[in-house]
Amino acid sequence: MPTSHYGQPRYRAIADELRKRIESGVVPLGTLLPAESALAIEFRASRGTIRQAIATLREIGLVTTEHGRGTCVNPDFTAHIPNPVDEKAKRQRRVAAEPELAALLKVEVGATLIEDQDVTCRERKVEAVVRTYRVLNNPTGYA
Amino acid sequence: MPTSHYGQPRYRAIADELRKRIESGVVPLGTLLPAESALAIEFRASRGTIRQAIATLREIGLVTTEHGRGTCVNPDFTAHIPNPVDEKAKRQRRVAAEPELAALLKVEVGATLIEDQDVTCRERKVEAVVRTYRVLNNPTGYA
DNA sequence: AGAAATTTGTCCGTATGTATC
DNA sequence: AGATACATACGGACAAATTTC
Repeated sequence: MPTSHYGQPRYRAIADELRKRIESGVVPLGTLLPAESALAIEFRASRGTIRQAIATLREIGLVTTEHGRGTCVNPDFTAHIPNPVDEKAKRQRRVAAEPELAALLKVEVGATLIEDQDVTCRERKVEAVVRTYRVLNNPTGYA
Repeated sequence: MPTSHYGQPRYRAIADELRKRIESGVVPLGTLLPAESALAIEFRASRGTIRQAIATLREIGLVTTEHGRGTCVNPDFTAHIPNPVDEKAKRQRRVAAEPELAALLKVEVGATLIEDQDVTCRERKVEAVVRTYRVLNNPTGYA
């Protein structure tokens, strides 16, 4: 039964409940959460929904998950600081074509180019910065 | 915002983007694509849409999907014949981190970064130049 | 050292309800 | 009205890492 989710989706309610248990000490720091399959039975939800709930806890750094082992309550849990760096990093600007870019894109040196900047993250850390240069004409590149 | 696909459906645009990444070598042959759920987050699309995009790539034999494992870029994919422009453009070099990159990657200004350059082509024309910056990491992984 | 059990990761197919073009 | 897309949810299966016996 996919239950109509009018107010709050189930995975969020489950995530809240798990967070409460951690913060209240029912599940001590540094210990493993019950297995996904066990939680699925307890909450009468599918494993996918449980995983979604746990994913939200992982995003705020409350737990860490290891393949084949389990989901561990982060012992370093003090205050989670969501990282706004992703949003800041994402931006678009116009730059003048330097010789190499100009040659590749077949425009004159100094022509206006669109530079899109994005970052790829891993484990909430910036892993790489990607800059894409296009001719001002067609942003999507789709003809 | 459930859609604003001008002209082309979302799943096709995503398929095009993935194909570009494969053809430009951002996703090497023989490696796994990010999980459907990861792509869903990156493209801000639902899993269903991602699956639809991947399905089109599978139809043209660009990738193969294995149940429980992932979607693999077909190593036998030979349709991609790099033209001379690609070869010239593709290169790697080391650059000094300018302030913005340094801040994002959390290194000191002037630190050595790896810059990979690639081009994406369409109809034998260079469409965009992509530059990826990574920290020069040591092989052992230890500090 | 090796087999079995446990657990997470991923994919498959399907379904419901809503919203937009 | 139909096509597209979104978010949510289910259940089942296989793959891979880890732990236990």
